[in-house]
Amino acid sequence: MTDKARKAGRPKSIDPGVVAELAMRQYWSEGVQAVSVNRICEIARVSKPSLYREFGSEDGLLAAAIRRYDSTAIQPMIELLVSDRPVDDIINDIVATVTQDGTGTDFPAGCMVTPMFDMRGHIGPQSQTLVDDIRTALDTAYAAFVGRAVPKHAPGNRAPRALALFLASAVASAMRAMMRGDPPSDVEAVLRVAFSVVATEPGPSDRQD
Amino acid sequence: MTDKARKAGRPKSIDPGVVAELAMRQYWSEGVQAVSVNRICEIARVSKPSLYREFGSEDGLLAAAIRRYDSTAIQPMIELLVSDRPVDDIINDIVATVTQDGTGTDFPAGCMVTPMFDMRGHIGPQSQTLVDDIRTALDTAYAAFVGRAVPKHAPGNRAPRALALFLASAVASAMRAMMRGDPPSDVEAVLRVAFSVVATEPGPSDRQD
DNA sequence: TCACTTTTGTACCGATCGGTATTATATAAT
DNA sequence: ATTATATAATACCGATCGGTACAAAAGTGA
Repeated sequence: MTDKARKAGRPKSIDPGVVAELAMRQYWSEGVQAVSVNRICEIARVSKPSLYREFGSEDGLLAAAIRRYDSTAIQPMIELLVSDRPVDDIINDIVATVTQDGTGTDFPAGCMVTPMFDMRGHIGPQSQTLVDDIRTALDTAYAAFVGRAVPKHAPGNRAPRALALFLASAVASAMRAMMRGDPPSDVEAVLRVAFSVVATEPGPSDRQD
Repeated sequence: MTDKARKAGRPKSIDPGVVAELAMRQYWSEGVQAVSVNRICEIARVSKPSLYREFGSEDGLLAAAIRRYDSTAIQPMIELLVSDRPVDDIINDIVATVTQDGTGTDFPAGCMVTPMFDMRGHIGPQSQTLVDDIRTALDTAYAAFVGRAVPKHAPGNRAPRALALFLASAVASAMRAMMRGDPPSDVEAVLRVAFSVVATEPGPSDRQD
């Protein structure tokens, strides 16, 4: 269980999974640019050489954190998008997920990878590849969602691909808004407007000024 | 003209306007986080103490660049939004402006301040205040635009404030997309979808997959 | 010519960055 | 016990950051 076929040498005290988890949370809450390797070492109570032996480089550490974030947050979102549940239910779930402000939940507000969409050239190659893959996967999932949501109400509408990119962009924007501390009610209202492009119902959040 | 009531002391060779202009272009094209004071000194051929005497700090330099960007790009955009021209003309102008990819124009692609919306705490106080003011001014301008564009076609529509925030967010997203090198055709398609929420006409950019 | 004033550029400061050489330590194998 | 092996932590590397002390330079006014 705790010992897996140990051969020789001093047993390692570092737990790569724990370090990756702590790094993910730090990158997530503080922003990738604001988090240094030194800081991760402090938080994880791990010496720098130990961390570098496990992850190879800052890029390797960030890549591990991204992989963890992918299974933590991205894949559930994709499964939600491609599920066969009612479209309006999916929309409500997305809105609810995005507008979580972090207090009272296990995770920080917003999205860890969305800001990295705009960091081309400022992150390492492993991380860049993962971010690109995530973005492609999300666009594909939104395309599937749009394919199922749109045709039922509006023939002669916009191109499905444009709608998918639009929704992906709108949700990414909402994630950023949450991270910067915009009022969740504003973020929800904006998201509702965005999804009104595909929603069949006006939704319960209509209100006047 | 070139000498304005010089009193005594060695004449200055630094031109604050030129330095602010070069700084603005560098911040604009490379991103604020990627530009150091040292780099600005190289580009402007100015020694660091000279730059610090003029601008006081990195925050002062960035604030000067933001002020320059405001009169260069933000104010024209606001005047476009609050103008009394036909709504669809305004939309077309916005789309055309945003999707400029920089090649063949005097200015870099995208927006200098949009990324700073998400940098709360990572920029100095003077710059932060300016960014906040710009964001507020843009939201107000979008609100004016929405107030003029929406009522004419859809009673019982979304709250005007939500629509204004939505449009501001959509244009900011498009700016970021241009800066990261997304295909301008995609960016335009997404923007057209966004403006379809307020546009009275389907617009000329409908297409199928 | 000689102060006086202001700007200039060099050369430096301490802090922090990502990354590593080195040595001590803790285990397994002999 | 001794040797081999792998991980530990300290202490350091060069580079870069924002910011500045300081003295030479270039003007004005007497």
